[in-house]
Amino acid sequence: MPELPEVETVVRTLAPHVEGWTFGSARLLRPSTLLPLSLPLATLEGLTIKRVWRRAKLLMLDLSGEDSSNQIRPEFLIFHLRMTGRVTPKHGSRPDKHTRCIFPLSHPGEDDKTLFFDDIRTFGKIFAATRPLLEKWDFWATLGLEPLEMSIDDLAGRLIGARPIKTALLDQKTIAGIGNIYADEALHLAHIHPLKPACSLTNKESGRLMKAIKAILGKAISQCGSSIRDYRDANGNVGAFQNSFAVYGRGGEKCRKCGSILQKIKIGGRSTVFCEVCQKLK
DNA sequence: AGCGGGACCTGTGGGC
DNA sequence: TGCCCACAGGTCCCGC
Repeated sequence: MPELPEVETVVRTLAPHVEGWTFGSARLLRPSTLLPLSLPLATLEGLTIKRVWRRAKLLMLDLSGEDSSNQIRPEFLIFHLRMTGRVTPKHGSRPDKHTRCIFPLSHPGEDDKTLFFDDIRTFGKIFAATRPLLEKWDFWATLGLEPLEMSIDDLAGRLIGARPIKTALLDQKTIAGIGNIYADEALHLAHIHPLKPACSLTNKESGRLMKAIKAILGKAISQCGSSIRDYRDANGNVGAFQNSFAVYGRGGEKCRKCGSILQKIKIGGRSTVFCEVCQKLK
């Protein structure tokens, strides 16, 4: 599910509901949802959510609070939604069969609410971390370029190796935030064949690719992401960008640009759809 | 180094 | 209707 535009949409829809709110006693219904390196969720109690933001596909909550005890307290609560994770604030709801974690929240002068982490396929992860813990784990260094902020030189400098360009785009250590949908869409918009070796892109092609990535991600964000099946924002709403796909999920259909039949192949185990006329391998 | 395959999971849709 | 298989927005790990 969520790639960069979906996580960005979750950030925007979640922030107004939880910023300034304070954690009560969290309940972890599925222990493996919490990363082994994470602090226990009990350490969240009494901490306040200062800011909701995003790095790559990670949903980040900055925390703050008085440290009256000697207990080590997390400075971040991090969610990776993977394929089917959902974060939803609700009033007075009960967990359902897919609820993996429950975070009670309070705020002076307001009715209590609960932040639910639901995840059908259970691939999603939660991580409560201190700054030193993240550094020790090399957390920031292993994350690739932020696509909306990269320059042509940033991107070109990362396109090394003979691996297919599609594989490079999906490698989160290279560029962080692009997934299977937006990789295919960006390559089609940039007129680049997904199997073209990453290192073989000309400067012109790298430039086109950078612009295409930003254009596709920006448009998807403006349409609140793509909902193929499970994705919902923090208000439970679907995105709209799935109605604008040029190639993703359209194998065997006609290219909207040139009318030829779109090809569907596997690259790195992932379904890949492209137009062999618009995206020449050469 | 880089690839394919399998693992982790549940749910859905198509073919028969 | 029902069974079986393929496949799904992500990532990690293994062996070749």
